[in-house]
Amino acid sequence: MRIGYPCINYSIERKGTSTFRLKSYSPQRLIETVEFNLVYLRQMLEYNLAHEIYFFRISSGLVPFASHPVCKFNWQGHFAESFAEIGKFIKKHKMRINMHPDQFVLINSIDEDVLKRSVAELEYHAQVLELLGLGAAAKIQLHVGGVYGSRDESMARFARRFEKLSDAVRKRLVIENDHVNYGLSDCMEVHRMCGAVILFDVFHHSVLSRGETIEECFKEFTGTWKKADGKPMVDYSSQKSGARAGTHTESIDVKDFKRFLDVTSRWDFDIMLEIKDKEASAAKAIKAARGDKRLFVESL
DNA sequence: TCTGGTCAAGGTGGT
DNA sequence: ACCACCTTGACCAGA
Repeated sequence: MRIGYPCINYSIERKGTSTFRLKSYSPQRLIETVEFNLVYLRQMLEYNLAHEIYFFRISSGLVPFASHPVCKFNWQGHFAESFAEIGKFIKKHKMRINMHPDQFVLINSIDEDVLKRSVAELEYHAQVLELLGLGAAAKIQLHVGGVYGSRDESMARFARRFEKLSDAVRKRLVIENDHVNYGLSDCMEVHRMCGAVILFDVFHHSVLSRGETIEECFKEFTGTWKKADGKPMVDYSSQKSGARAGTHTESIDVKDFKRFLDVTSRWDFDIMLEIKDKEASAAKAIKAARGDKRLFVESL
């Protein structure tokens, strides 16, 4: 079991800028920004190693506008060596990586242009992972998408589109239950249609479900992961008290987390903490899991 | 130097 | 048809 956090580390002081506006695009600007982002990524990974954090989500903003028509620069070639070096570090320390494209990536969209842009964006994500030298266990997580007036048709459309994706994308793409449209049971149905692996979001499940227990969910979704996919991945967060249902907490609820570890003790998996204070909660979670037989077995 | 309006991209639901 | 909301950081123009 690995425990991690997404994209940003607040303990590391950053000097520079991580993105820019479309208006300011130039190859030079892109080079400067990606150089900065790769240095920052490396710093975060080193921080993670020092703090026993072996799971990390790389920001989709690593290469700004990579899938936009404005970007004609061969960043893949230009930064190949830097990516490979970072990838070596990741593999050396048996770290787990994933990525999560933004909300406008929808492969079940009824708009062909949205589909085209989404596929381009997914290709970009796969390229990043390829350049790092990471295989099918480095996942790209996506929601099923919109409803467009018919859930059944939209799930079937997802499955059809999934099957047409390139190998590089398809072998890494996993679907995550959301908290509005498609719960775990829907994802399982999509899985039966096209074989897509399922990442379980515990918090979304607490907002949208058919009342299945966590154990029942684990029995189901862990079965969609094959050996080449690596350990199952789980997104974990909890409700911010007093806020509207679905609002992520500021900092981890350690009691709730311990209960979760207890309930899932029969399974080994990697946990991504989708919590606002990032590495601070990761530290608390690792402390809470200390002594759990599953923790860090791969790094011993 | 500071601040707040704004930023590529979509979908949903209320009016 | 139109608009707020989702959710979030940080760019960058203007003060």
